[in-house]
Amino acid sequence: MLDIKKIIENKEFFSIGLSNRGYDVSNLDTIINFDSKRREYIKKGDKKRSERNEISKKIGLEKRKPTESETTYIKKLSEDLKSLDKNLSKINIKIREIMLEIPNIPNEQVPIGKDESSNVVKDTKGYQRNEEFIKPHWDIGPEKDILDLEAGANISGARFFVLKGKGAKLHRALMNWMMDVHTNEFGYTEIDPPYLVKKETMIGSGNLPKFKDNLYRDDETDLWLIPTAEVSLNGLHQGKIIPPNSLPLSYVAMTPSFRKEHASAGRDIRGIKRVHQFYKVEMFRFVSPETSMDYLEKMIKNARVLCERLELSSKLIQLSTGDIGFQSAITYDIEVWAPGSKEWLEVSSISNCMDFQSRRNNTRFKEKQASSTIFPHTLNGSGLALPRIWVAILENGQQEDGTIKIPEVLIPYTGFKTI
RNA sequence: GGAGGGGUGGCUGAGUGGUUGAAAGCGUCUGUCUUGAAAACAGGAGUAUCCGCAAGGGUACCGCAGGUUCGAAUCCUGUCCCCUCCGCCA
Repeated sequence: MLDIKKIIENKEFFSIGLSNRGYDVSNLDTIINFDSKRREYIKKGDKKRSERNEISKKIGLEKRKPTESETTYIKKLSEDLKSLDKNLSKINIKIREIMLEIPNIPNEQVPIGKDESSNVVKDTKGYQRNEEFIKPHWDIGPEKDILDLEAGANISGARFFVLKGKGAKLHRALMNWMMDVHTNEFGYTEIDPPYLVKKETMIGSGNLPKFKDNLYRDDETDLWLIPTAEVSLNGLHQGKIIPPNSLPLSYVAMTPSFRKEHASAGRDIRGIKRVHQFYKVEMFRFVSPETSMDYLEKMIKNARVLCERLELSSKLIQLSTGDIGFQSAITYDIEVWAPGSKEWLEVSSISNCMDFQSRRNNTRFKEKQASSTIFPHTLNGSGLALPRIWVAILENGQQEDGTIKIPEVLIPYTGFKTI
């Protein structure tokens, strides 16, 4: 959520930022209008309440019954207050509704553009294999009996899959290895959060109200399945004031992610590049505002190191204003080369959301005991996303003799060197 | 699922329908003392919002939402959450 006070102060700045994203800026005027009405209701209401309090207090102090004129006067005040309060809460709801649907302002470093065609490739690392004998994972997986697409469809339908034997173990080894690197080397605290969350938590992260079509939900309890651990981790300090000297808070979680993928119907239909349920290791940080850009760099590095150690070729891409996510102010993607599928696969997306999410879920911190509260900046990034990195290893590991080589770092975790 | 108990400030915990935004203790911050620290002593400190350049003032908040009343942390209703016991169960 944006800061409504700043919008009023400097509408121009917000108009530019939002239109760079392709957002309809006319809502800003509506907001400014509603806010002045809101203030008017508050002013009037507070005055009436103050009057009422004064009279009641006097009656109490003098230890007597109220006079008839006092009673009728206060009853009149209370009547007026009722309608004022009704108007106030109506306007508050309207303001909130609009505010919740306004995306974050892109950072000034973000290249301006309508869509992903304006994204900028920052660099490409590692050797990209392209030998003839390399097969796509949807062929080599079933051949080795480690991936069963039919069984997935049979159990749950399209975009579900089953890993078997060494395939399943490779998957588990990847998760464990990544979690160990994050916690032992990069200093993240491991979190195992709920996968089902309240509506408020989804609003806090920015997934609701706008993106409900992509989310699974249980009707009876109104609980929602997380599309990423970012949602749960962001909710960790919801409504709380983080005490002084606690930042930065660095968390890492490994959870399943559930996505309906309605918007990409028909895309990436082969193999397991885009599925309804997948595991992902997620990095998440709460940091003080002036440090957040430095932490963004750190998190990119963290994800990049994993790709390198997995012996994969990777590409760092800066997303343009037209392609960054709703809650993000600046985002970098990391893609790895999959020589069998013959494409780059997005395995990480790393964003600085600034104070957008902490405003939404009212997470604050204090610099010192006596100082005022501040909204921390939040950052999130995959480190890394699972079936895709599994795919990349499977496709990149293929050798001429038909075996698949496991990256050195994983061998202690898999217990085997080849598939 | 059944029975009972409870939600008060960072924590523990008082609270009679009327100067209670709320005792006390712990913790915390500032100062005095000390070479420094501890201890002791003195003092300060909730959150949000509105008006104001500021000083300052108003309003709201005792899980949440309503209601009764001139006046509600305190009474009533609903709701959520937590704890204990029983039942069921991975």
